[in-house]
Amino acid sequence: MVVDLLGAEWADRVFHALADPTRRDIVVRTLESEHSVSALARHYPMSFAAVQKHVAVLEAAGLVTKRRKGREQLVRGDVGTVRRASRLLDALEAVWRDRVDRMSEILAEPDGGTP
Amino acid sequence: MVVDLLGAEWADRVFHALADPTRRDIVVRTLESEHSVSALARHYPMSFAAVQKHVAVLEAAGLVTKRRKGREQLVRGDVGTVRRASRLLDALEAVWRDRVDRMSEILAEPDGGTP
DNA sequence: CGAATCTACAACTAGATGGTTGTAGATTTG
DNA sequence: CAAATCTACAACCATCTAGTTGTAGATTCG
Repeated sequence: MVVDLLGAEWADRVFHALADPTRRDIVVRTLESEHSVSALARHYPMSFAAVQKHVAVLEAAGLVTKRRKGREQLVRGDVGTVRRASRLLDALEAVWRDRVDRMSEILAEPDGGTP
Repeated sequence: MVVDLLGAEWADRVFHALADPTRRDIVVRTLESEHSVSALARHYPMSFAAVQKHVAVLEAAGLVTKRRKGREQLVRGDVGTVRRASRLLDALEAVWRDRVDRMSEILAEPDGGTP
């Protein structure tokens, strides 16, 4: 197969995590700088528990990590996972480009490879 | 704000569409070449109707398009949407890099901007 | 025409998702 | 120590999701 990343549960988790505007916003904020969960929660029109769940989804996808500092949990975005997701999409693009290349090959063949 | 793409419903639909292995596989196949819905359906251990729904999700996200040919509907992957999604992730990466740049700026300041 | 194929869509079910409230443990602060 | 803050987690509920089966409309083929 072309890329095994495509069948990976990892991709399921990452894309699902990114398919929500609140979670994307959390990723942006935490890529900029660390925030405690409750600091994040203040920005959204929902309960603390709801934001906590969003953070958990992002954490399970590897898009953020947490580290304890006193009584708060600091959330930080993980750019490596974002890059890996981006590369997966690049692989899709490559599939498309290969098709074109193969098309060109076929079209360039003298009198067809299928006698 | 950095990118309005982040709040867009479009991103919800695209990432949600990509968060399923069957749908990612359909994208790969249809980026390679056109396939009828029933031709696609033959590759997966589920009903025709289920695959049809997956195609509908991908179509709503703009990841594939359909064109009629006789009694069949040919599905083709749309690399433009894949690219747009990839760019959105690049924007996230840029947010992270900007933070670093800003950090460097701060660290590079002669004796700190905060007297 | 009649049979087969391809597609669309409705109705249904089990399970996941996104939100809520409430309770309890840890840690800081007065 | 006591109060306040931050987090974790359980239980609950409404809605969405991914699958199913079944029915019906187009289109091609014999």
